[in-house]
Amino acid sequence: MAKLQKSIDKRNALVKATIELVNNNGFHATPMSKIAKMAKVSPATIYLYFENKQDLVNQTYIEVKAEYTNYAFATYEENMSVEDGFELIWKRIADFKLKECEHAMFLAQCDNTPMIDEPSRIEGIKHLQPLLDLWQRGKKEGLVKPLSDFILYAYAINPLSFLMITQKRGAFQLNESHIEEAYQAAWDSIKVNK
Amino acid sequence: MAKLQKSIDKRNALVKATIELVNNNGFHATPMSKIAKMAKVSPATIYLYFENKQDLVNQTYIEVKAEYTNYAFATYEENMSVEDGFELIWKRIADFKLKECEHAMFLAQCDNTPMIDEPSRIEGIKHLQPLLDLWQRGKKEGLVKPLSDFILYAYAINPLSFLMITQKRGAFQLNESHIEEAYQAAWDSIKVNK
DNA sequence: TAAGTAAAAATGAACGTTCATTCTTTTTTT
DNA sequence: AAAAAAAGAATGAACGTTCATTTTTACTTA
Repeated sequence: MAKLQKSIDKRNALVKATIELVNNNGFHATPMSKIAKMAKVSPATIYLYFENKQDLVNQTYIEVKAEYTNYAFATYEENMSVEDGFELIWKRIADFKLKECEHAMFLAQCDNTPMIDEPSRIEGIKHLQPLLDLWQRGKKEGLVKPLSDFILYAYAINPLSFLMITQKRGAFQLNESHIEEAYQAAWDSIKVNK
Repeated sequence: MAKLQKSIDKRNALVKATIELVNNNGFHATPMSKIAKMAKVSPATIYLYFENKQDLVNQTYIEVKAEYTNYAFATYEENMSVEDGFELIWKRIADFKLKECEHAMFLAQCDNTPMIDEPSRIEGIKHLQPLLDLWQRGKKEGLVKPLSDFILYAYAINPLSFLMITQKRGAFQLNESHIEEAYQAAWDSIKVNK
């Protein structure tokens, strides 16, 4: 009861500030004092919502990861064909990475550093199951190469992270036709060549 | 003259310690004191070889990146066919990422965080030209899809980083046949479908 | 070759700062 | 008016960096 009374707005502001500061400065240059300042809150207040800095980052990671996978699978239904299902999920993921770029960047940074502790990382992986099931079905139907999920993920999904980061750094501008090209490359890499 | 007298061994030990500690603990949890201890050197000695912590990380990044690209292109020759050239370079890169896993992990972490400053990052990109030239040739010959280098890189090369990181985390074990499968996926994603 | 010496390299301890976290007090809510 | 939430100031630890000193190296001279 006590916890529910606490303003959810403050918690959200803290999570938001964490994402923004870690994205721009890195975890190593994101002190609690700056997070507090950006969230317009006293440093002490952070500790009413989070155990410590690690907990703040872990919870932020898990929340953003859940938001990501929810978005990815929101319109997917299991009775779709493998090809339609894959295209739908892939494009939802692309959409998320472009529209919620800040959140996707934060995930990329977490996934490539020891910034997140192992339990939180494992928690974050759980939600990908619908995609793995889809691939399983695709393998059975002879449409998807019989590869391990890791390799399928590496070629079908992960390249989007690279493109997003590259775009964020200003190296080039992703547009609609790039997305279509990338989707074709993704599908070509995992589909069975007839 | 003065600088050349300084023991190159100590510098190397510092670079090595930086890679190892940043890999295992992240930049944020790698104090100069630990780097010094691991390199069996006084903290003060670091400042004889490097301006400050940022400079140490920047120089380490540039060195490892150069080592990586040197390895990738060591046996490549420009008169090779596009297909042979690509397979050769790709497999050299895969080789490096598996054999020099620590170094490759360090690069991945640098490339996905604001840990490295922008000039050093730009310096690190320079050496990839032979691969871009090969793709250019492949496009002219109608063998490689007419995509931007960023997209080609995202699908042909970058997935190896994901596989390497996943393997390092112990999620699965990469073997020879995985490498062959991954190579096929890479080529399938960028080659023109006849 | 051996002794002497000046410069360079290396060191451990110390400095000032910044950090995550806690303490005490004030403000807000019920 | 009691309890919960929030605040600012305070705290001790840890950090990057520098300082004062010692050790090692390279070179000169006998």
